[in-house]
Amino acid sequence: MAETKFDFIATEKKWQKKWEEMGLFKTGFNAGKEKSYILSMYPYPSGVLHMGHVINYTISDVIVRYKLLQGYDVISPMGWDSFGLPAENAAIRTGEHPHNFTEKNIARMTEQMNRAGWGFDWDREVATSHIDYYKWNQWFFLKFFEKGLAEKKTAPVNWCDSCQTVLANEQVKDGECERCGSEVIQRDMSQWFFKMSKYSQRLLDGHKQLKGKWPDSVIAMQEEWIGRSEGARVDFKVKETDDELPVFTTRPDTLFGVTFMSIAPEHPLIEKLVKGTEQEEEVMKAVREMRSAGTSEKELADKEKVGVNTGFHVINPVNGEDVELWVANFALMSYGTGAVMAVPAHDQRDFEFAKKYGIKIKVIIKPLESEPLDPNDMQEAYTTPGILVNSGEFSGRVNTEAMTDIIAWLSKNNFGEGTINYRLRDWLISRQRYWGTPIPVIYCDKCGTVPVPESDLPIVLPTDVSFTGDGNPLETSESFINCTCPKCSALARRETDTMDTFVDSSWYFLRFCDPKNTEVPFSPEQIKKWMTVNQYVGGIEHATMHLIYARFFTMVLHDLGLVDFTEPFDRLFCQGMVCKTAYRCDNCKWLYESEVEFYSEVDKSKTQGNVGKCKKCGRDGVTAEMTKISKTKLNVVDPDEMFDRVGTDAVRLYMLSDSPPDRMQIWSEAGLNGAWRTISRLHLTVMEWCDGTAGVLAPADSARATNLDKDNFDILRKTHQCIEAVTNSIDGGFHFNTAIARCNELINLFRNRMSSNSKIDGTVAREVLETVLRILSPITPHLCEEMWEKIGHSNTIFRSGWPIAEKSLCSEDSIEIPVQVNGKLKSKLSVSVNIEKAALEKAALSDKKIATFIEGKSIVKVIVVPKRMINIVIKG
RNA sequence: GCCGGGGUGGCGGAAUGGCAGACGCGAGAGAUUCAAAAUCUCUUAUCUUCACGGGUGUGGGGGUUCAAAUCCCCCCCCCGGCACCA
Repeated sequence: MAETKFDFIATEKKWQKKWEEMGLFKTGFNAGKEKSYILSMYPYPSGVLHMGHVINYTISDVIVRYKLLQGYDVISPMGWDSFGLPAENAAIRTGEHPHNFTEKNIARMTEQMNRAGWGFDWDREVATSHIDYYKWNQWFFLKFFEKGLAEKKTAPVNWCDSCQTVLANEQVKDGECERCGSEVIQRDMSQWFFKMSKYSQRLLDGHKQLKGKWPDSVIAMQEEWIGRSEGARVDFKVKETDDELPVFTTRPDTLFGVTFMSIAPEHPLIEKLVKGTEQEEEVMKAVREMRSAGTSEKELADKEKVGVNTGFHVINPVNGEDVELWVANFALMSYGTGAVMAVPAHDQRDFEFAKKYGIKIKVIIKPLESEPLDPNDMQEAYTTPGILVNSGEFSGRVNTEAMTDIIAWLSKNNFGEGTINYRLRDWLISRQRYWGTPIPVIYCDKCGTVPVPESDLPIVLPTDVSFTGDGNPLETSESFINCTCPKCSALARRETDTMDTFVDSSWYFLRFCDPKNTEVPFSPEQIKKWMTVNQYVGGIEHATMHLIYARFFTMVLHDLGLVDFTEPFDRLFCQGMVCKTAYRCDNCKWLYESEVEFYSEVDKSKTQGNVGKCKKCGRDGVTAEMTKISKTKLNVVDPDEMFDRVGTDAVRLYMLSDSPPDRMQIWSEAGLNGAWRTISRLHLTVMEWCDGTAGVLAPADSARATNLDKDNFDILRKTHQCIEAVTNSIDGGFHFNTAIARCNELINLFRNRMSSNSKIDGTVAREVLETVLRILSPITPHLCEEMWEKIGHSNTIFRSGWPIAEKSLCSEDSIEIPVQVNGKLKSKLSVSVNIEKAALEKAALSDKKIATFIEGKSIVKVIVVPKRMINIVIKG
């Protein structure tokens, strides 16, 4: 009697140990073959795996095993993004050193990851908080510094008061700290930057080679973030003082309609101009208000548009007109030149501002097919294309068409020139925190800012620090701060800022290629062997953070001659968020995690809308909603608990079987049971087959029998169609859901035939089962590996190769052809696949069912699409 | 507002010009069982019909085509991103 229950616990243990022993996931398992670098985004060692990790690493593990089966020499490394705030915050809370906290978490998560059976090459493990890793961050910093790509400058920066540190632009979301959600404020500080803005155009150009290989959304988000806009610089001058005041505009066609200019409240020219004038007090008062009113990004965006007239004028170079100079709170110092020319007739924001302050409106574009507009009658700005008027030599031309000529004319007359502006700013890498890479710089009274000589690296984090939660702990370490100047040997002071942890993650994939090198961050030979990353898998939340930084970093390393490519990640796949249905009472706002919690009278079939009564307030109106599974929402699913209950294979199968993995994943207990059923069924099928044929067929004798009957051919055909479909599903974008569906069909057909009276030939049965096990082994590896052994194999299934579909078996010999009358399905014909077109038409017309429809009608035409369908068009 | 992705049964989703609803979940009926769980079999878009059958149906409206979930035009809605960017 076959065992009926799949003992997943013992099986998982057994094979995880064997895989470890045979070095399945070490590079060189398929030594000498073409390499394939599969990378998942390494985690921050928070201490526990969450569902985001589970879906991420499940997808990459399936790809790793798929590539192993295909015979690639796979590199599948894993490591730890182990610097960062949570460890330091824990230190403040508990007094435990961040290093110990981090190492404990790494140990716990390593255990969980092994439990999940994910195939990583742990020989290549790195942790960014280890000295042998972060010393290379410092080394890179020095290289950047030498190249002029690292600089310290005073600038308004984003400050998170809760995290007590500055943040890069990319790390501010909706005016809030990306990490902790606190409000971010603007502050002027002297900070270290990497000059990423210099790479704006190259980052944009690089997208060309990523198109089709990265998700469209990520490329779109990066393009938006880099924010290229084409236009012109126009050189205005202050009439009264001759100070230069250039502006950037994307609408040089409207230059003749400029009636005022706005400059940012932070603009340095303001104070210089108004000093000593009678309006100084009034202007500066308004400016001070603008500067102080709301320093958070959020407030800035919602703010009402206000301004103050400086009393000065600028001269419009194109027509010599005097234009009022205003200070306006909507002008941004950080974009363009900090000054904006305003054309109220043709820009809605300028229009509103002009109306509010009674500034002149000058129309210079007239609608294509009507009379010129009267500024006094306008209710809104005219922004659609039209014909230029009052525009010097360009009058009479369509504004959009005159654009390039206007730009050429500007440069010819020295009024300005065509330019391109980018929104991307330099990357602020300073952090005022302890748990990160110390920036290798020394400040000397005599020599100024001095980089630490390469031979003095690494600058190691000191341990004589106290974590009080007040200020940067590094500042409390005398041994760290006090040093001597490398140039003049005088007493000097060490930089206490540490690096943004995104510096660490900008090159970890390179270190994985050569993780133990003590001489260089990585050797050119190892980089040549393993880079670039063939498939990167991770969350979309890094679209404008890690994925931009890593690209920028790689480009710089390329320019430094350290690598010979500019794009590190050839293909990128972003998995969807893991969500589940939660229930909220609309009356009392109580959130229930599952339907059983709130009321027995719940409509469980519903996943949207009103589902029942609230237990808390007793009223009707609990509605179902999709909620992202996350710590903050209090509805975490514990991976370990699931692995215990149904095994890792069932969890993997469930995660991949319903939705395509790039969409939102919906977590449900019921679905998990379905996956467990599928696993049991496959297990049972193999066990029953073994029982029925024990000792009859060894794998070696399994050459397919000849003279097979139709039933046997049917199932063979289905098997090879399944191979083809699954291969296409995986290669065509990781559509594991359809791949699994095809396997289910094959298993169901096989079970059906086994239990019916039709005899499956022994060699055919073996071929079917071996195929199913091999194509499912990337998805449910433990089960398939165990069953592979059960049917008589002594070598791992991952040595069996990816099955190749036999072309001759992929097509049917007889098929059903639908027959339509006037486009509606009326009948079906069962015919040979090679039937002649004429014969097919004849068969359709003589079909009994069809005859009843066409009798007495005239046939207009008959469309016959071979192997597809027939459509008979009739009239009357 | 702009950009990207979507809208198909009770639910997740198949089908990318050619049989809409594969596969799975849920639900219903039956078998097995002392009973339950598990398992197995059948049914399951909708309206109409005793039935055979017939009609309708892929967010809404229009169009192209012998044929549209799929292509084109207009509109609505949902998710994600960006947003005073000159």
